[in-house]
Amino acid sequence: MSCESFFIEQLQKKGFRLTPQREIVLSILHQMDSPASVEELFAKVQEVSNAVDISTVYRTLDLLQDFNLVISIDLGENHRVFKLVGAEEPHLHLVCVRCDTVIGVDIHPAESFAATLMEKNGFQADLTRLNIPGLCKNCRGQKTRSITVNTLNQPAPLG
Amino acid sequence: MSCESFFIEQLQKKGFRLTPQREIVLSILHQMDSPASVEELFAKVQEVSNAVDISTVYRTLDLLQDFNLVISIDLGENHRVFKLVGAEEPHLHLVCVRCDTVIGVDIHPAESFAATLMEKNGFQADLTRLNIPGLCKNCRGQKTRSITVNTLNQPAPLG
DNA sequence: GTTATTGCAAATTATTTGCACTTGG
DNA sequence: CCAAGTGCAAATAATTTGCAATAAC
Repeated sequence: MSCESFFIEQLQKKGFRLTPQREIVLSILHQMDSPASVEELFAKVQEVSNAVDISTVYRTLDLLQDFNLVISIDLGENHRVFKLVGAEEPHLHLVCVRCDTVIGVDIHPAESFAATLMEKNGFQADLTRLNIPGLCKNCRGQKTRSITVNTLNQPAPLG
Repeated sequence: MSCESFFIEQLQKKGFRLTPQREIVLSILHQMDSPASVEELFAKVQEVSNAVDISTVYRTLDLLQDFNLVISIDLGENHRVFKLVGAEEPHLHLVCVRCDTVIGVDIHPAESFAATLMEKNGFQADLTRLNIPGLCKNCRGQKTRSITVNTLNQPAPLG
């Protein structure tokens, strides 16, 4: 079953409607090869039909998240991106703190770690929502760059 | 060395000043036994001196983050909390998606997982910034509760 | 036809900023 | 003293919402 037919099925099940706007948003999400911000998605949507409002994009993204067709990923403070996850195996996401690239990776290597958390802390980790901050291969390679704020210092000191 | 003396030392090193407002914010952070929102911190600060402005609280939190004395944790969309990390061993944080409780746990169990990510993806995970979503012991225990939005469905379907 | 959905504009919320005044070193 | 820091009020930015008009089913 395709994303689209699943979407339509879900809509019908809830008594919701299939509108052109919703179709456009879903098709745009299909086109993106990496997670995109609302702004980016909205821009693409408007290329198809400039009558579509950004509030409709927000509303559609909410709906798609409710259907588990889309996830959102927070890239620090003010940057949220959305990704169509349709048929994929659940992924966890590596988020580069320098370039904001998001890499989806297999969830299995995290499972023994999750098992440890359950054992030691009784905490049931939700790996499908797990975003791991760090440096991607590229950014790790780049030695320096002008850092202003973080010249500051080392890990955690004192008490 | 205490948090306070490290703070003072850092301030002097940068030519910044030790103000009563900054002292109050730091002392309030010390009092909190779990991560707190700006709103909560601001309320406590005002109990000490109601002349302190919320913008000063924001500015001080920024400063403390630059000094690595404080970290911020995002609890989904519109909820950010701050935690004094002073002398502590770096922790990773388990964030309950139901009750928003944050539990700091030892970072070591995550290290072999991080090693795998490096090996397989060339990704250098920053475990000190890692927040793991899931259900805490308590919330896992609670069988049901009224769920409206998430009645919706199962993991990820189709493609 | 009926009700969900939309576009629009206004509201909301969290955070940031400009600036004149205050104050720490 | 005088630059750093503050309070205040206004600006920003991202998201949400109320509502009358529109369109799916």
